[in-house]
Amino acid sequence: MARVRLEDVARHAGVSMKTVSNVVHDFPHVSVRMRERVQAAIDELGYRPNAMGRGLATGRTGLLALALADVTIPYFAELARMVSTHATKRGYRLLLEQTDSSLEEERAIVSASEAGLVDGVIFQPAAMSSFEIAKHRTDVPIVLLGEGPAPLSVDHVMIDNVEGATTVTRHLASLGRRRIGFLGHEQGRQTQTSKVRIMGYQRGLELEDLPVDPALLVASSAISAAAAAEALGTALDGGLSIDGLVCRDDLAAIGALRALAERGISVPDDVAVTGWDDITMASFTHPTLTTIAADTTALADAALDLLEERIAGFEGLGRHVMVPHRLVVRESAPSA
Amino acid sequence: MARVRLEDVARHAGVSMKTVSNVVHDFPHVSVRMRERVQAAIDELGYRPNAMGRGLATGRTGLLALALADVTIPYFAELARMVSTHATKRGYRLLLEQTDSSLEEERAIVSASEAGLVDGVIFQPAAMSSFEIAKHRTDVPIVLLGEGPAPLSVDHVMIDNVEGATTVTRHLASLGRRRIGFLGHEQGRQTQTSKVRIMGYQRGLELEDLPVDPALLVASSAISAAAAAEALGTALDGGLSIDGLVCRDDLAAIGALRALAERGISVPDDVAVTGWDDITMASFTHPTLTTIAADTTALADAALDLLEERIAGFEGLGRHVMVPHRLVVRESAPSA
DNA sequence: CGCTGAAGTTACAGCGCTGGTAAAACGTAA
DNA sequence: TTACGTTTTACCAGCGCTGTAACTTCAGCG
Repeated sequence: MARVRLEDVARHAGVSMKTVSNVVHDFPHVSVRMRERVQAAIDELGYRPNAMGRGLATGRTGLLALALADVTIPYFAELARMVSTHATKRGYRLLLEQTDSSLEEERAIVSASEAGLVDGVIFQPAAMSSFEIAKHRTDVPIVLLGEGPAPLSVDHVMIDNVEGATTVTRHLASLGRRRIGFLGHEQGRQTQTSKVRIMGYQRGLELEDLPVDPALLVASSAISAAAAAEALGTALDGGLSIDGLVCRDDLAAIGALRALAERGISVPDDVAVTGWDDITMASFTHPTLTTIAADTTALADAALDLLEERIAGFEGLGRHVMVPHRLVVRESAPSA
Repeated sequence: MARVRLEDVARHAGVSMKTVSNVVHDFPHVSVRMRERVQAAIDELGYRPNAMGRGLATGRTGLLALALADVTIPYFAELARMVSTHATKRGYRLLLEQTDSSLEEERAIVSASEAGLVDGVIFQPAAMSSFEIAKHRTDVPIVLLGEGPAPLSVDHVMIDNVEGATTVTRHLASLGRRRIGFLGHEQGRQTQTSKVRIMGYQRGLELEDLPVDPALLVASSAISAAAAAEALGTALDGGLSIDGLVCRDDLAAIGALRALAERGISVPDDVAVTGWDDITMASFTHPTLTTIAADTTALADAALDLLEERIAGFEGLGRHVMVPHRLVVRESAPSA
């Protein structure tokens, strides 16, 4: 059961280490007879190449890091799934790093104290600005996921949040809603995601000639259904009057549904509600959620494309890729 | 911006490589002056230790693999979060491997073709039997998560599924329900999880002197709310009559709520429903879900404890750790 | 029948780091 | 001042693998 090394196989087969290495990697220029002989030795000894040794010699590890706030947030779980699946298909394995949206953790991601462990990083920042990120890391290829303005030097994959938020807001307006609120952005320092979605929400209101009223913005203490439910509940109890509600994400929308239901407010009759992300659960809420669905497959693919090019040596300016999204209409804000 | 190696730092500081290494690792027997001098050189040059080099020299990588079916399944996302958080706290980083419950992928996990990449593996199998797993891997420490009978040779952390299922079943019985169904196990080959929960469900029925009727078992084509909703819908439309429903997991329960709502069947009045896992969403369904909550923190901790002991060299028989769970009563099956 | 070049194979020098151990420097007591 | 014990530092041999370049073999051709 002792560890078998390349050298052991080579000796056993009576060939050089390099030849064994060539067989393991299916390199050309190895005769069939030789290949068979070596393969037999490999099988017989149960040889398994050592990743560290290879990594040290090649400078590659086949590992990518995916850094995000929290995998239990459904959107991030779906993102992780997509990235993991596609990365595997491309021959990479995925290291999961959770930052909990903390500035400290995010800085740790970017200025990793270990070098050489991962070939590249896919990072969805929440607290750090893209500009700060751009300043730090230069040794490991990195692709940013997100929404905000991004520096020219860093690759970036995003969906057009302003446009998406404008779309849902106008959808609500098309249903005749006049007092449309926004729920779920952070109290205090906001993530870029929240900022741009609010921006789109306001643009939607303006395009529909509806008043932009700060009182209609309901912040939440956390990105969770519970926090959103509590925030909206408090606002409603405090006299907030709305007939439409754009939520920062599906989680907030789910919280909203609960807060509204508890107060006997009917969705969508009294208040039409929209979410964002189209998480699996959006089809199972009561009522089901109208929401914005990003093409996460395209997103994962685009991010990996950019990253692989960087790993392959591309050194140009940051590329910015926009991934498509679409409005999914369900019961919580049906078509007009 | 060229790569800085240990040797560069050593030369820059005018000391030996080993001394720099000692400083990096905070080893004793380094005078304060020397430490300062070396640290200055490190900072000045922006040195970052290379993980591969270290890994090759020490035989450790500081990486653990977590293998599970699919991170988008909420329970697994919560598991991944817990394991990742606790692993980080212990100085490890986490490699995420998704198997999609496929036998092939699971075999790949166990007989990993690469050696030396991870220090240990935490694996929640779905398709492979623990016994098959036990036969395979002997070179890398592994801890199994799950429910089934496990071979003596492998470490195993589980919750008592039979007991949990018995508890929910009896809870429904205590509400006066007589025709209690079970929803959500796989059609055809079942996972251990499903098997033991059905076992507990049957024991619960027996203890309450209720008939065990195979017609009350509704299998689902997948572990998802959608599949469960469809399965239950079909069964109901086919004449299934129940007044209580034990679901394999919260996802199945969420599907059940939808199928029942669509048919105008009231929960809990007409049918009381229970889930399993206490995912975040269980507090936000309509009605909220009565469910079994496992102590995932304890689970992650126990798994890491066992793994670290193995990594440290423990070679004894497999340990089997049982982690606590409790019944969380909510609206879908309230207290009597 | 020797020569050329392609195909197949090997030798060897690292990739960056650490563990063990030898050597040096230092401090103390006689 | 010398001998001796202790602390601190330096040296060296790998960890397992791959890239480069050099070598061998052999078919094909003049």
